[in-house]
Amino acid sequence: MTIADIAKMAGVSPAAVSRYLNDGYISDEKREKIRAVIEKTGYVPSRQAQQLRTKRTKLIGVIIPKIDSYSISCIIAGISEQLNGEDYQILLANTDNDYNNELKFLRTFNQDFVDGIILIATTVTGEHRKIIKSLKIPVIAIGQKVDFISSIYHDDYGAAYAMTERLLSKGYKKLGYIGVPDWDIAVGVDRLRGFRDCLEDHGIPFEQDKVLTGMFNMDNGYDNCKKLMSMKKRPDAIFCATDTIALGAVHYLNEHGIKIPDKVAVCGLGNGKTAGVIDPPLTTADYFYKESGVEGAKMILEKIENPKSPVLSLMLGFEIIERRSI
Amino acid sequence: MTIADIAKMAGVSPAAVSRYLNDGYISDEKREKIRAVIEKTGYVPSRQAQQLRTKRTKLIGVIIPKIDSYSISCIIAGISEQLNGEDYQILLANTDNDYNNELKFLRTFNQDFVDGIILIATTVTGEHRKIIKSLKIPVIAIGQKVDFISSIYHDDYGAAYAMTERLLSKGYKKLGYIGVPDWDIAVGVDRLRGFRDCLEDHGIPFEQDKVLTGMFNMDNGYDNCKKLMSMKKRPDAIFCATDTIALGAVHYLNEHGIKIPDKVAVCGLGNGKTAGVIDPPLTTADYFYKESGVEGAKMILEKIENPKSPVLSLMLGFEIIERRSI
DNA sequence: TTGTATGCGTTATCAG
DNA sequence: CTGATAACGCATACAA
Repeated sequence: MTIADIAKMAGVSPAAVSRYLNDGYISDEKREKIRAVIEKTGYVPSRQAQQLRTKRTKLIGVIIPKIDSYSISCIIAGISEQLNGEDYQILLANTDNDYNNELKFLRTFNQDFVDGIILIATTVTGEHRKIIKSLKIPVIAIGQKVDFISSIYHDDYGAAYAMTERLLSKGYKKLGYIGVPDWDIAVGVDRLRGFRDCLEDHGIPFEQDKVLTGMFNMDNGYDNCKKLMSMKKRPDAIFCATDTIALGAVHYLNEHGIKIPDKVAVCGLGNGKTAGVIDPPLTTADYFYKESGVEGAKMILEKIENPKSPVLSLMLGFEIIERRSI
Repeated sequence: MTIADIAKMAGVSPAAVSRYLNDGYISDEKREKIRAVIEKTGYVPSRQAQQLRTKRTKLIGVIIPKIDSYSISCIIAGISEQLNGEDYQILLANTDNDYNNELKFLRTFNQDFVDGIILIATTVTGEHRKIIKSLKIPVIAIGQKVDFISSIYHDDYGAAYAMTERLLSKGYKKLGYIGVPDWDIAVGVDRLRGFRDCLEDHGIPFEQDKVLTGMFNMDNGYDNCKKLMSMKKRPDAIFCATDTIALGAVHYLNEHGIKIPDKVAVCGLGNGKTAGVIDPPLTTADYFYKESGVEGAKMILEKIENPKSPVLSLMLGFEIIERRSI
């Protein structure tokens, strides 16, 4: 079933059918004839032929490090929600945390494969930069501020600052910190900076020896919480840079009968699914991951419409979710 | 840069270049010339033109009810892992739990859009059946046994049976059950059946009044656990049909100081991410979600290669993960 | 407003 | 083994 068949059946030219499908530069009489035939036959234009002509695929490539992550699946939910309404589809590329896959997909997607790319990367290197610069389609990043392309990121500094302030306002004075190394800008650097700045702004000395770091996992929280608890001057609250780390800390404290928040308060950042279901429910901050997906979709669509639009950096806010752990 | 340009530069015909790219029915001499030119220019064939000719898109449509679900993201991880090695891409369609979207995508994907569809549906209705039957591309289902197309599903009956047996072997005698309604075959019917059959096989009377149902959420677990605990003949173990339900039950028990597993044991099914991090860690069963994705990808690829291949039903096994909640 | 003719970049056919 | 050439299904410039 092609456009020509429809034209024949409706007694018009193929061009008329094409116009009916697109601009609509057509008389009412023919419009109605064509409509009837299309309805009867259930005809649908061939995407490939359209693509070959128009050079548009109506596809957005989404490159992710892994799919089974709470924040990432929320972002994708946002992207798909926005794109569903715009007649675009998601082409998903899972790099499985392999840096080379990321570069590979970036290259693969270039050749008239997708109209634009949303990159959810952990780190953007010089190599990324080189490849992205060479692409003919727009690319945007989510989850990290990038200087040479538009990006959407979260207010890590602000959230950490606000959370620290919340802790102080509840009367906690001796704060411990469990974070990650500073090669991770967003979590390792910005969140710690927010924590420290807030302390200093409130005239509370920042104690470097109460700042412990480890990986992005529960063991980090568990082990470093143990260390913190064995110090002569125990902290009365523990600020964890991520919910996962906080989970580990809570686990340690529960296991050792150290009452939360009576003996020591705990908080995380990120509002993971688990945060609300543990005992006690964890105080954390929501980063609006889904919204960042929605905005990312809008952003790439805008870039496709208008390739010359300027580089944007959109910082999303946060919301402190206070539960019973502080 | 088209195939014609390459042909000109290499001093051969476009057909020769095409053959070089495909069958390879070509002399060594020309092969080398073409190779050199392609390497120099970095030429890559146009996917759209290829698709228009070959009627193949090298795309697999994956229809899911929602993305931010643990089991579903694991399945997708499996699919993408398998497809990455096969030069196929994933076209993701998120129905957001909207039944009509599911039917819409099923239809949309038909027109030379994708080469095959993997459907991760919650329920397959007569309407699904009608549409799927009318499609010209293969469709398989994951997560549910379907009779008219190939499908991959989990051993819900067996897992429930085995878990119940485990409970009995640990000495628990008065088992309560919190599940979901029977419109859900896998969870609502099969798991309950496994539970009941096991009891009967061990000569333990099945008490209908200790079987409570509700939705797929924590509230169900919380509320029904409360009911169970207020019965005159309290159960000494609670079998929850899903981990999420179990989370709610554990929450209630912890909140009311009812010691797990001393006073009452709790178990779930599904091995969600949260299961291992709560206190006490939850005993559950792993369903090998990722593997079902891998197998699903293999299955749809096989169907594409060989459309006449018979309808298959693959049931994946399970593994009981015993933790401290029983 | 309408129709005709052309080309998008490939692959497949077929005669050499 | 090779090279013209005809589709594939559509959108658009142009002439009417």
